[in-house]
Amino acid sequence: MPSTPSPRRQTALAPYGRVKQHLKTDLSQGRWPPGTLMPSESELVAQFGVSRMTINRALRELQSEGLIDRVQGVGTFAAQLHRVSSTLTIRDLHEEIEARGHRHHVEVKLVREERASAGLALQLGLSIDAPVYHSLIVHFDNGLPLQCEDRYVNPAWSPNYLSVDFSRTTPTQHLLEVAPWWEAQYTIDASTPTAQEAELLGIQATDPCLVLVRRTVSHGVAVTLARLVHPGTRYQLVGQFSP
Amino acid sequence: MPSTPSPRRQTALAPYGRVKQHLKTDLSQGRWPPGTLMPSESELVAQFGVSRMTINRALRELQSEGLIDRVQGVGTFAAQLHRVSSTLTIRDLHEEIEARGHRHHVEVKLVREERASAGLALQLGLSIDAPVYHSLIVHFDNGLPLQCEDRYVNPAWSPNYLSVDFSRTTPTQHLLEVAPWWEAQYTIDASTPTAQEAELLGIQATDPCLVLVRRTVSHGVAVTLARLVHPGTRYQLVGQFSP
DNA sequence: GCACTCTACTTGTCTAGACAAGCTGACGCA
DNA sequence: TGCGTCAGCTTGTCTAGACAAGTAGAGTGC
Repeated sequence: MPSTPSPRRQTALAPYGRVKQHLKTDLSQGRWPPGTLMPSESELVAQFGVSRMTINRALRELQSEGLIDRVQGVGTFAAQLHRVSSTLTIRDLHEEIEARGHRHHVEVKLVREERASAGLALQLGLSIDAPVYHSLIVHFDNGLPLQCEDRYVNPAWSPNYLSVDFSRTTPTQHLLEVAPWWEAQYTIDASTPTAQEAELLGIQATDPCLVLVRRTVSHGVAVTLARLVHPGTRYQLVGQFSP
Repeated sequence: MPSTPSPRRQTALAPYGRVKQHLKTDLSQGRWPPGTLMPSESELVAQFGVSRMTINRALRELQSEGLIDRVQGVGTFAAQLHRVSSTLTIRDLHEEIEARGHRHHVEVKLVREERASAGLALQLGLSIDAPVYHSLIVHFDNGLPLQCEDRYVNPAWSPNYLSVDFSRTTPTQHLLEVAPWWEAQYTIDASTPTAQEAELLGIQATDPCLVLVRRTVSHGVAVTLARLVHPGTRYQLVGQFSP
């Protein structure tokens, strides 16, 4: 109960925020074990002395955060054992390096038009032998090779892809401009680099690498397919999860 | 999100959902480029013929999905270039294998009390040489070793950890029961297994592995530190992102 | 030129009431 | 016993109005 509209930066929490906070604390302290029925909206209205819409908003947000389950006609329940599912944020490498205060530069090894192989045509939704743009770029963090970016681009999305200056704009940034709206699927695994990748990254062909393959789709049409290879000793993904 | 359990009919979207959908579509089609000022709430009230609270809810949810930015006193803006940040879900291995319809079993290699080394004591917030529980378990998917789980547990959280039957309950499941509320930080990288891990997983010591290290904290106190090693050829993380 | 005030506009939030939709259990009937 | 009906609870949503808080720009006085 912050009855002090204090002079300092105390942001007196809005009522719906207070309700949320209160319920969160109680949940975390084990009142209402997982699956248990929690108080109804009208009970909370009486308890907190606010209107039902305010309680409703608090509960709706807790639900969207996954802390409670609500069933129309039945009630509100403490969420089941917190699923061991965490979220990992994968950021643009350029952003990440700069945010770390390091120097980022690239070496463009290849930018050209090629003909789509059968597998590639399938992934990008093109015909076999259709033109496709291919770029191969190595990213450096403070002068040390950190990522080998092998990318195929659907020419329909970026007709002038071949003439972009990738020393100033990364392919990711360029593609975000031509296709700001997208969905992506990706896989992460550990494997050894190809001979070419090992050479470009300055590592042994037997050194483990973190490999990220991402396929991006915009409005149902494939935009790009990228294989990002990182030396296992120089790069790791970091994530965190909190309820 | 329309989680329509609709038998046949499209569940006639509620008004706030219609507004949301409409704005989402327009955004994805490039009306209001990133950073552009979008219509104010009162303009949308006039356009859709609903009350301001309804518009407000639609906009609030779009904001929480990261599609728009709102500034009090100024207006609503289309969000900047969609961040290249995706979320990856890491699930409990047992769940994951069963969901795939495969058979899951474990081999418990070690469960015992040890004394905390300096590094471990730091990570788990214990004193050096304080007792700590250590388990080493190999998880199998259809008989093939898929994960080597090397785990240290803070005895304060689970005094009877040593007597749990891990052939019936995985450590993860057990810990979720004693500490249902937690935060976690983790790293993912590619590296080679230790000699022992290679033997337990039945792979070569030079084979690349996907290594996940997770530290779990509950109410500010460390619960467990786990190192999960997967053969790179048998395991990969899969994720997807959509706005 | 500069600092101040005032106004019009924005988003942020709360309220009291209303109706819809879904579930449960008690009741009554065959 | 078995089955249908219905009251009474729950959540889901919308409304019309209100006030607060933050911003930008126009105007005012020095």
